[in-house]
Amino acid sequence: MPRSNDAAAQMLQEFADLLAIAGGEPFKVRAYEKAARAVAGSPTDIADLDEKGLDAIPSVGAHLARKILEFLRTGSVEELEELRAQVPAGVRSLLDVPGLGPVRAHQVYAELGITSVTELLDALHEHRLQHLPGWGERSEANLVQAVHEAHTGGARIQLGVALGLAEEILAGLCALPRVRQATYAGSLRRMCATVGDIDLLVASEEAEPVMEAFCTMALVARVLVRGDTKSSILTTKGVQVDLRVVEPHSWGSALLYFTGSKAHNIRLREMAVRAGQKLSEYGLFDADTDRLIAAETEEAVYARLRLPWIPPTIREDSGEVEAALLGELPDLVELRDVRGDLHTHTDLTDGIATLEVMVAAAKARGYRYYAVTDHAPLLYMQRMTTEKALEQRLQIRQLEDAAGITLLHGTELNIQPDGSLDWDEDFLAGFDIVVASVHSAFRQSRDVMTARILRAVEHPCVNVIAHPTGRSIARRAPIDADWDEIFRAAARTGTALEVNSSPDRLDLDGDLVRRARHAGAFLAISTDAHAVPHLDNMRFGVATAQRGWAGSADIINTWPLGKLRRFLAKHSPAPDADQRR
DNA sequence: GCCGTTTTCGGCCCGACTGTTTTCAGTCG
Repeated sequence: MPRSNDAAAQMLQEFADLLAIAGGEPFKVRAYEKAARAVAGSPTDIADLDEKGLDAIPSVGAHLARKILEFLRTGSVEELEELRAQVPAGVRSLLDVPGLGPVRAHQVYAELGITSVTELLDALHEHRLQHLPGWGERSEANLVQAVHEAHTGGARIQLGVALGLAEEILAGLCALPRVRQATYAGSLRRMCATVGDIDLLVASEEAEPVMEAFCTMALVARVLVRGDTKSSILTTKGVQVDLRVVEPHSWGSALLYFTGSKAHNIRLREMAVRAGQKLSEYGLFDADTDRLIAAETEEAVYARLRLPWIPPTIREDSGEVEAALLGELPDLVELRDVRGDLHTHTDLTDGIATLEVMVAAAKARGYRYYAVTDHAPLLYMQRMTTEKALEQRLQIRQLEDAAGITLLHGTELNIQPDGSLDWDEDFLAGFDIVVASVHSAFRQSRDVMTARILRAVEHPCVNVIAHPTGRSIARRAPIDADWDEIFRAAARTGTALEVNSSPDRLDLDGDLVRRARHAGAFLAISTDAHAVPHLDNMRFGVATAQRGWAGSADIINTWPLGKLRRFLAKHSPAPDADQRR
């Protein structure tokens, strides 16, 4: 069951879509969309709010507060039902076809009675659309292709995959003459868990050769758009890559613009308008005289908007502009703050590298401490035993002096369907750190799952709940649990929640990180490395924690060893709880 | 529908590209 915020946000988005199709006032449509984002991004659970509390959410006014309340109380909204009667659900699904917006979705419905993507395809094959006003052969052919591609490809790309591809293409573009700067922007720079397409930005006085090189790369399957300053290609693996080329002097405003998010940009432009200015990818201008005010760097543009530079990972219009105006931007955790990895494996269980190799790799990354947390006996396939665990502990103690890094002997317990764990309390007390996680029975009911995880959180020896929701970005949905209750229990008991850095997981995600912090819980950013290269995923975990506005004070593995050890001893209350933002 | 250190009414982000048009509408980001 989704959180009330998500359900309400979906309701508002459906409202916006249907209003747009029905030909509603565009600004009204935008107001619903804006409110949907605001509700989804609010750290407060709206189920606990009254009308006044809802009205206090930015972009939610009295009208929408009442609609949200109606929705929360009755599960539906009368006015939305009327719209649904007016616009069949299938017509809304037409909006998923790239290139088909609300106006044309309504047009094909009103003129030809089309109410599904299937019917749209039939009509396209019978060439019934090209006779409508504003349509022609080209637009019909493009739509056929768009429907086809939306059905076959269209899946979002994992962050790790996207970053690899972006860096590969950028390496080629950087090698071109007269390319001054080149980088990735968009959701990739904001380090979203998945990205829909890859946005690249190049600064050069001469766009044409860059466009030519980009559109003729070996990995190009098809050129989607080819313009003077903007082109889009589809790679052979079905990934869309957009490139913009700008003059070097507008690098900052272009980077700001192409990084987004769209909602963040809109906020900045609104501020510019109120100050008698105009902001675009070409710069910040005086609205009356068109005089250029700032463009060269992001910092300069933000500064002239009277804002400090805002880190890309929090540019989501979820409160960062307000915080910036108040001088209250969070001091986000950085990769360099991380002093150790607290969840890793060796070949004693399912890792592929030896203890010595993993420890040497950790040392090489400059870590001060490093936890080895191989699986425990209840994950039967890993064949762990009490004897093996004790032998590993001995090995770690012997290795520690020569390794020149503090080694923590830990384990990753299996949270059983009833919430019980491997080993008894006496034995668990012998570990330096205990992480626990769900590896099976993912589909329990919300209540059973919540009780199961709470039991682990409240266990006196459990220090970290690893990959809490169990999601696998490409393959498995997150488990259903009352996260806010779990976060409150974690805060109370001094149990940390993991931000798993694997690009397959990124678990907790940014939204849950924010809610966990809101509840006063601490976090651990770990890689769950099963091999040496996985240790480098830490940057994805850090970015995900940033997306949840986490600072190093929130992250236990940025702390000095002594403070970390006191936390792991699990004495309540949690240390420094009152010193955090 | 939302919002206000010009405003409780009248604004509401900006530009590129495409395809259909001869000056623009629709879509996208």
